[in-house]
Amino acid sequence: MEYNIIEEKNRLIIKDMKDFDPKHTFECGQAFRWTLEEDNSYTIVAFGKILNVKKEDEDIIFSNTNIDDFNNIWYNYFDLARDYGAIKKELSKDSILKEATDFGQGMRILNQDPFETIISFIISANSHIPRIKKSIDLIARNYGEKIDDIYYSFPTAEVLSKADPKDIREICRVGFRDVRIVGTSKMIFNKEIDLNKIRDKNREDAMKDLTALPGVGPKVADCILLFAFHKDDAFPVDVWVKRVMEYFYLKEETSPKKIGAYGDKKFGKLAGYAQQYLFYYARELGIGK
DNA sequence: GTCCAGGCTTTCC
DNA sequence: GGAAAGCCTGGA
Repeated sequence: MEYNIIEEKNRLIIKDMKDFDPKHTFECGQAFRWTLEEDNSYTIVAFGKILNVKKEDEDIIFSNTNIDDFNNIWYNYFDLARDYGAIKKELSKDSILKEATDFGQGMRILNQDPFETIISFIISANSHIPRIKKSIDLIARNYGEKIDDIYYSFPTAEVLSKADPKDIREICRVGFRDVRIVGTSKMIFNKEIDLNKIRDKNREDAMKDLTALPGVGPKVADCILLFAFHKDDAFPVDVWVKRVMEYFYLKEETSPKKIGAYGDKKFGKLAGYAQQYLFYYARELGIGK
């Protein structure tokens, strides 16, 4: 899509930007490495860069960056080629998705780094967002590379593959997920799984590859497929999606597997977007709790 | 082959 | 004290 961009020193202003709200995009549960600043802007670390994003009226301001990084990194990271207006319009044919997409109207599905996404969602198992954020930050701080006085990059698979699980557990507060983090990092570093090939596979085949990694079951694999590889048909079913689907659609206690099948059938190629609007809607409003 | 119970660390409300 | 963007193992 075309954007009207004003270049200034060390920042870009994107004029009249539709379908992009930093709060909806960062706080919808897909990403964990953002900080809400006092001026309501968000600072994120991704691909070894620090970026500040602020919404001012109808404009979006990207600070600490330039047009080259925008074109080479952020355009794809924020999925700016995609028409979210069209996606929301299609989903809104369902009255519940109409509510959910109105609520999270500025949410976009990011294209995040695969390795970082894999480790992040291994950590997410049986945990909650504040704690997940803390563990990931500690991993970056202790195993990543220093970018400036505050921010660190996420470590490579090589570094985490050589880490001691006991250290990761005790320093980064990841509990029983310690051996899973190191085990998965080893398999990726040793090329027992080729992440580059995941992109070309369909959801089912990619799921088989990913669930071979320790700590990656069906739910975590779907999150990785959606948030790092943009497989739009992935439909991760966590406790909140389970609740919201039971509350609005199934009307009875249903297994996560059956909810997944229901979501696949009902939302098809847009299942990933539907899931994320529903997750954000349900969690913010406490639906079904 | 599928399904289910129990266990797993630690933090947050 | 219960719940948390679940996974793994063992047994029916």
